Amino acid sequence: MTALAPSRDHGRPEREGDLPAYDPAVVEAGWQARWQRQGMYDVIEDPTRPKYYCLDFFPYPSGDGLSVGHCRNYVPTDTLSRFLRARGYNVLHPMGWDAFGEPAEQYAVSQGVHPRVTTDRNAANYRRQYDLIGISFDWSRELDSSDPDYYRWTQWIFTRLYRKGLAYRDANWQWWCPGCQTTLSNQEAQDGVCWRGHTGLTKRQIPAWYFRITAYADKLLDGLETIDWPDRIRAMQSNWIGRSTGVQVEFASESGIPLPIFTTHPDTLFGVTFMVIAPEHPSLPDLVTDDHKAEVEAYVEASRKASEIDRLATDRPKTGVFTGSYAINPLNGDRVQVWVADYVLATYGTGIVMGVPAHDKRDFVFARTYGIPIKLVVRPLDWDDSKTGNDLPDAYTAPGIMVNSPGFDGMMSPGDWPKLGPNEKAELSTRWGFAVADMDARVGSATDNAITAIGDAVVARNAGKRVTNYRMRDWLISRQRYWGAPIPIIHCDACGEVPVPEDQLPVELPAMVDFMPDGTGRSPLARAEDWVRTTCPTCLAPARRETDTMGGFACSSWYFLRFASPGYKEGPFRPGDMDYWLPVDQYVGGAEHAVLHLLYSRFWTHFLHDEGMLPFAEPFTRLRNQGMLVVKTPHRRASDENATEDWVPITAAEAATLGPEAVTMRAAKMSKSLRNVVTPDEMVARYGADSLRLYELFMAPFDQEVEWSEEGINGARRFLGRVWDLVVRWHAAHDGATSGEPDTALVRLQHKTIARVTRDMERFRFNTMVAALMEFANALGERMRTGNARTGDFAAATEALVRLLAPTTPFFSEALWQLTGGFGRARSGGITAGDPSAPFATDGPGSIHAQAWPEWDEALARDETVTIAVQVNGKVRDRIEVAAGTSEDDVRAAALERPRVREFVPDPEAARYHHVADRLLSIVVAKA
RNA sequence: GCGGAAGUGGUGAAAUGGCAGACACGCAAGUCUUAGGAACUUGUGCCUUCACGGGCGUGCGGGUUCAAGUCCCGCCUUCCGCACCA
Repeated sequence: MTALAPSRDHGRPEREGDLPAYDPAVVEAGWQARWQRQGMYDVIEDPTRPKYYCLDFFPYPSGDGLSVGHCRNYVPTDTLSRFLRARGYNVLHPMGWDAFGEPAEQYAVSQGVHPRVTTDRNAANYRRQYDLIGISFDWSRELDSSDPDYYRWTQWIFTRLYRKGLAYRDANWQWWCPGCQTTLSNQEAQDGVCWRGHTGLTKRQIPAWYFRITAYADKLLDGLETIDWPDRIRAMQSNWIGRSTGVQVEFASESGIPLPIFTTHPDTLFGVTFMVIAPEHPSLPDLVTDDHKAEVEAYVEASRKASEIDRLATDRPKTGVFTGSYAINPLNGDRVQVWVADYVLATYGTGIVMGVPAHDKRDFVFARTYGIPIKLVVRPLDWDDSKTGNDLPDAYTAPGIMVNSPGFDGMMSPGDWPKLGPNEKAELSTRWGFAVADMDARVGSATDNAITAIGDAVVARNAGKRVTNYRMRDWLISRQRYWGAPIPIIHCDACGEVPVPEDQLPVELPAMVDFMPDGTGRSPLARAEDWVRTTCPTCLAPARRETDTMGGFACSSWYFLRFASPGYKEGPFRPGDMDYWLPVDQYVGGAEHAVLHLLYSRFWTHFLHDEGMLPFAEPFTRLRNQGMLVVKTPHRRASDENATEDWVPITAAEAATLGPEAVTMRAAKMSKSLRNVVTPDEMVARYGADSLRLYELFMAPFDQEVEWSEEGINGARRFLGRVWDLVVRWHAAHDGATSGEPDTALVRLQHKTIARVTRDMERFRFNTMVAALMEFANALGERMRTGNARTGDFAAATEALVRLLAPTTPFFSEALWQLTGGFGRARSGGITAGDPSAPFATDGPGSIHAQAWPEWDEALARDETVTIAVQVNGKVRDRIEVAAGTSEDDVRAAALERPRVREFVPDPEAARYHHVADRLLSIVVAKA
């Protein structure tokens, strides 16, 4: 062993003994093809084994290919899949293409080629990259959402939704993206900007198809409690659904026009001094009196023209005009003005609100602007009764006592009390002289809490009812674009809308040379006249096909089901496959789909569950989001004063023209336009796929944003080089004989490491898993250096290391496994795959990826001696070595024999002791 | 404004209430080299000390505890999502 000098150089063949140096290019060639040809990752149902469904988000195959940022998704899930296979699970780990949709179509247009061609080309490139970095997908289940065999079933599910009244057509105002030339859903219209990054959304009144996702609001909200998802995503979905309970109160105009309002604060009903109706509300024209007609029409027209971005700004001055009508408060008969104002949303609640300026911030501002009276109904406890509501400096929203509300005066209005923290509650109670517990009791009381009491009174007097409202709107699915699944509906003059019968599906997308939108808001499909012309399935009369297509989010709302039954002809999926494979055990992707794909998929799955087609309602049992990978990028100061950011990222080329003082380096997201993308292709060429994988896992906690570092990946490469040399040198020197001496410390570390790696893998702690492997390898390296590598325990530990590394570094581990003949189990082989189509040799060790995961023994992992820290008054003063499990009395005695300890403990009898077995002894002595 | 997450060395980060900084990156010194942007060895939180040692340290301020990065209360800061939702 000592005859072997430390390796000196990588990539040079002149080392002694012709030991192969670690060369990723040699090591990685051919294995992937060999694993795949032998179907090692193709799975079939096997009731004798537990299943595990490990799924990545469905990618749209972009023309840019994968970056190392994408690898932060795929490397951990692949490592987990390989780990679980070794642990005996039947692992479904599939991949496919979210190929329909505007991005694919836009890219095809930019290349001047049909999207079918670019989609296939891009998918092939993605697959090449996945193979390059060693991802173990079951490609026999590959899917493409733009394949008629797939979208046939997307359309089939659409017709099922339609028959249940959950798909409908509506000609209301829709979000319209001039860049994409199509309508968008609310979720895709973010801050008045299209989610694809175009600017300046407008609204257009054209017919569009919707899914009635609001019918599932309660189920989608309640289901969040049952799934293991990040708090952030669950909170976002919960906020998006926005359930809010209150009462609907039936106000009416003097002329009898109903003016229902929704409020969560019925306690302030006696404080109503005006009403406001949204400009788009259908009842508005009936309310406007002749002398206010011109003014109101001008206001409505102006608010329609205001850009959507302006209308979304919350700090905008509140404007409105009087309609000339008056409303009657059903509780007290008060006669109040009805105004029209665009701070009221037509699409939430009833589109009409009551104005309570004394106790609502928005209403306060509005009333002050237009000189509307302010009536106090919740009296602050330090209120000066010589003042009136008009003297309020701001809306009063804190708790108080009801006044000016006949029948309810003296009750408690909780205001924002339930939201206050303990300290704020205590502060209020000190200031106003009540006990926090009393207040909590009054707020919880049905008779003393005015929200409850007045709510009850509204119902009892037949003036309204309790209702629940949701912020979530229905899901607009229509796209006036070519590259999508056609909506399977036929319009017949006699029968109206008729869903295409199941046996006539799919409605195939017609071949079109020119599929660009023409700017009219009509789908390009409308120009395919032969395709549009059809017969009504019901009455056989001439009829026309629906020409809108479905947005891509429809296609991706069920793909995870199809992976379990690829190619199934009798339905979207085979029931038995659902029982075995679904739901998805582990789902991984970026956080940007929180209220898009992740909400839509849940909706479709709940629906299919209600249809009796699925034995589960929640599709994704456990969800994790990988952290973003950012990269140092030059930034210049923002020139636009309206910009929200001070610094904007630029290309290196632009930075060079600006000079160093105008440029600063900051982290930015990788993007093609900034030319700061790091690709797996370059990293594999320079460091190898295994180093890339190892570094992706090690760089930071899985879910945390982190900056790309090329020094970091080089460190991973160095680590693998050291392990390589270790194994290769051990193997070269190993003649089957061992020194026979035990190395119990190494055995202990081996068992500890297996336990740590296993637990970290299960908990998604890939960074600490790698750290554990490094510590283990360092211990082996130490023994190699000190000539202590001849023991049988060393051989076992080295084998364990290579097997523990296998899920993380599949090529590297396979090569070492083959080289050592599976650590002496079989004939030793070379480190390359040889002919990728040849099966593993029958006299060889087989693939390492078919081996079982190493076992550990808690007894062997346990320390024999432990170091006890001895604290005196909280400070560590000494450490003592004792046998594990030593009793407190013995530890105490041992500690008190130490001079360092006695120095601080003059009187052991007077001290107090706290003992934590095998860890620490804390001695407390009274201060002098 | 509402909701969520997070603040630990020069950097990425570890740490079932029990010895803060594991494991790396970087840096420094050294070894080997014709050479080093290679490899290997040693060191590396801050202050203090020739040294042994001592003191201080997990955003800030309180609290609970023998013991707090971790639990409780209140602030501050950053990031993310939603935002006139009545």
